[in-house]
This record gives sequence, structure tokens and C-alpha cells, in this order.
Amino acid sequence: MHTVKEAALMTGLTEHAVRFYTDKGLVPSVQRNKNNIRLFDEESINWLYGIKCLKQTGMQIENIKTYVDLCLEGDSTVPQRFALMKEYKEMALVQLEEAKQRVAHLEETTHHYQAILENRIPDTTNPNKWGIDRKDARSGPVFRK
Amino acid sequence: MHTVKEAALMTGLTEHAVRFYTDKGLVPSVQRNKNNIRLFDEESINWLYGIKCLKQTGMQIENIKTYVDLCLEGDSTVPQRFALMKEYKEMALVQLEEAKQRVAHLEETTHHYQAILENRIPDTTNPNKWGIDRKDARSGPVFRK
DNA sequence: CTATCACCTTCGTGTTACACGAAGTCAATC
DNA sequence: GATTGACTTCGTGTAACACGAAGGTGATAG
Repeated sequence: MHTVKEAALMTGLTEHAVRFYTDKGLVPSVQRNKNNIRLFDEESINWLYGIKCLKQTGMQIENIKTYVDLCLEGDSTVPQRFALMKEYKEMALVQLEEAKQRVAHLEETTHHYQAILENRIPDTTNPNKWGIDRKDARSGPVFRK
Repeated sequence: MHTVKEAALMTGLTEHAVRFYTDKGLVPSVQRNKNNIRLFDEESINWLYGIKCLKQTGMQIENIKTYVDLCLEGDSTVPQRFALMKEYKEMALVQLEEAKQRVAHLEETTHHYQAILENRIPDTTNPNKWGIDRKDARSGPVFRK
């Protein structure tokens, strides 16, 4: 059995967030002891992981609550839950692509700056190498006097 | 030259966000015509792409503003800009890993539900397969009566 | 000339998901 | 018995827009 602090440490959430989620009813398995202190078992910790995952893929707290309630309703809601998770899996895939592009973008930018610092290129041409994927992106200097 | 609406369409931002960013001074190259209407050239569109990238990697508006100001100051700020972009590149890499894990997590969950729907497994054991990476994760049923 | 679009503007409040601090409780410890 | 430390509830603060209202343009249509 874990306290709020421990649960936060284990899941990488803040204590505030952990309390917030439990108060919203997102962790059905959480218990209270005689002093009204929240106690998290492994199941509750798993719920917290799941909530974190769904939230990071863009699901709203309200919708997470709906999902949790569906889980509590039992087997009859499996089709709905399946559809929901499938939808968010697709979103997660899109986000994965976007994350890749951001890495590529920032790598290009750092390489550009590094080249300047190593005097491999003469001047600060196009300091913001933004939009590298766009056909019509400018290649000339960005800050004209 | 593009209007706010066009800029929004081109960058995937909302019109609100585009106006918000320009009003905060994040798009130095944006101009106004005689009717006080914002006009975006290709350079401004590139800035919007860059702002979007930095924001999605977690940079606060305030810090993006700082970065933009550094760019405007000229070559002398290249070392600072390099350090900043390097830092956010690292963050983007971490986010990429997290995104991969979320996809894996949601794929496992959907597979689980699909198996139930196809009667390949008898009952709704462990409906929330959260925390699959954790050594101590429970494998038994989650919702005990 | 007027009216209707289709934009744009500024202004101001609403929203989400917490963050944070205050003030209090409670068990254990020095 | 006073302090410590972790917990509680309560209540306001915040970031980054979202959204709607109210109104100003300029072009086109009748």
C-alpha cells in the first residue's frame, strides 16, 4: 500500500495531480485508512499509469472518467472501450510522427548553429531554419536590414 | 502575402493562435497594411512553423519570445541560441521515446480488447493493462467483486 | 446607393488541468 | 507537550488559448 507521495514518485506524476485524479474518481481502486489517508495498491498505481498515458495522448479528464466508468460497468462495454482505445491509438501514432519531425527539425537547427560556431559557414544566414519540409520555404537570409 | 486565415491553414494553427502569437511579438517579420490587417510573408510563415515546433516540445511562450529576441539581436547571440536549441532537442528526444511507449501501450490495450471480442480469451481479466513495463505489475483480474 | 458578404479588428470573459499556499488534523517522536 | 512531518480540505492563481460580441473595411450584387 502506497501513500500519495509514493504513488507520485512511482508514476512520475506530481502529488497534486495524483490527488486531483483520485478526487475526480479516476482511480476506482484507491482506498482510505482510518485517518482518511489515500492508500494506493498496485492496481491503483496501474490506473495512474493508464491515466497518464491517456492524458498524454490528448484525452480530456472528463473522457478518461467516462472510460473508467465503462470499465466499472463490466464486460458489456468492451466494444465501446475497444473503439475508444483504437481511436486514441491512432492519435498516438500521429503524435509519434509529429515528435519525429520535431526532433528532425531541432537537430537541423542545432547543426546549423554548430556550423556557424565552427566557422564552417560565413554568416548567420537563415537563423530560423523553420519549415524545412515546405516546398516554398525560403533559403535566403531571414533578417534583412 | 497571406492573411491570418491563410497563415492558419498553412501552418495548422488556429486563427486565434496566429493572432495570439503575433500580438505577443513572436513573429517579427509580420506587417500590417493600411487597414491594419496582418500580412504574413514566407518568412513569417516559417516563424509560425518554428513557434509551433518549440511550443509542442514544451517551450513556454515567454521563452519563445526570449529566443526570438535573441535572433533579432544578431550573430552575437548564436552561442546562447545553440545551447537553447540543444536543450530542447534533448527534450524532443525524450518526448519521442514517451510517444513510442504510449503507442505500444495503446496497441497492447486494443489487442487485449480485440482478443476478448473474438472470444480468444474467456473473460475480462485485467481490463486495464496499464503499467506493462513495470516489473511488479499485477497480472490478475483488476476488478474484484 | 445600399445592402450583403466575408473578412478583419479589439475587447473581455470562459476553460482545462492542474499549481500553489493557507490552515487545519493527526500520529509519532523527542 | 511541543515539534515534526505528512496528510487533509479549501480556495484562488496560471497558461495558452477558445470563444463570442460588437464593430470597422472593402468588394461585389442588385
